[in-house]
Amino acid sequence: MDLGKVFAALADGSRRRMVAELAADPEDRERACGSFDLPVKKATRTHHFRILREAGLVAQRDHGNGSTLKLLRKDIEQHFPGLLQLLVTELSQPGEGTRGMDRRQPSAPRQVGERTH
Amino acid sequence: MDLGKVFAALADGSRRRMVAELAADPEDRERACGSFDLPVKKATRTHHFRILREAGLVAQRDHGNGSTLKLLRKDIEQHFPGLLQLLVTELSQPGEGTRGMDRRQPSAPRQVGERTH
DNA sequence: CTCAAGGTATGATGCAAGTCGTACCTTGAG
DNA sequence: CTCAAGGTACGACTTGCATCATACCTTGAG
Repeated sequence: MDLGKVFAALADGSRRRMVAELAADPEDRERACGSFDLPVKKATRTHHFRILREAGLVAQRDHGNGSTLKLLRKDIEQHFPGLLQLLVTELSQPGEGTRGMDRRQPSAPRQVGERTH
Repeated sequence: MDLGKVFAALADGSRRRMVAELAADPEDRERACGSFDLPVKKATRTHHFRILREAGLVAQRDHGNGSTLKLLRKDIEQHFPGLLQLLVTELSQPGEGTRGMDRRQPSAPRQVGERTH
């Protein structure tokens, strides 16, 4: 399991949201790909599905007429214990960063040794 | 603490390595910024420092003649229990993805419902 | 003081990622 | 069969990121 891919996959808000919604179901049911209401078009969703698959976070099953996502909870919990809980928490919080993307705008808080004096 | 920023910060191999090396020291000593032997130039390192600071992963102290990084272990462990251990583990593994960047090259393994038949 | 060392700021550059439109494929519904 | 629904593939576009070169700043060493 490639840490770089996993982190890169979860750096995107839409993907983080999908994983979080999947993780929020304790029964780990498969979920229709179309049931995620993301603010992106079909083609973009397909793109996100791929990223999540390649990161090893979800499995996708093709039903011809539609497909489903299944969270690979076991693998994830094994390698990243606590990670899914983190995403679920973010999902249920009032923060604005949950739904939209994260076009990180400039802001450079200096932690300790302030130099901007 | 913004999940998006944290994941984005750790998606890069150089930054992941720095955090991992810091985390590998159980005493949490500050470490000279220049002591990381990354395959990048000075300006790029500075860029990475900034990303790590803005993600809330490290604090940087300016000594004028040089500066030091300090891992914000408490914050990280509080929000992401087990995360640092993960990075340390990756650091000490033989995998090639540890040092170099992660220019994720194409590869699309289909998990369950194979469609490429 | 003078200077080298270590970081930063700024701008440029190349590439990857997120987004979309369009065309196409597959299957269930009618 | 015909068609709409749901995904994918492909290409295009835009933005952001990682990288570097260069110039500048700050401080400790001499």
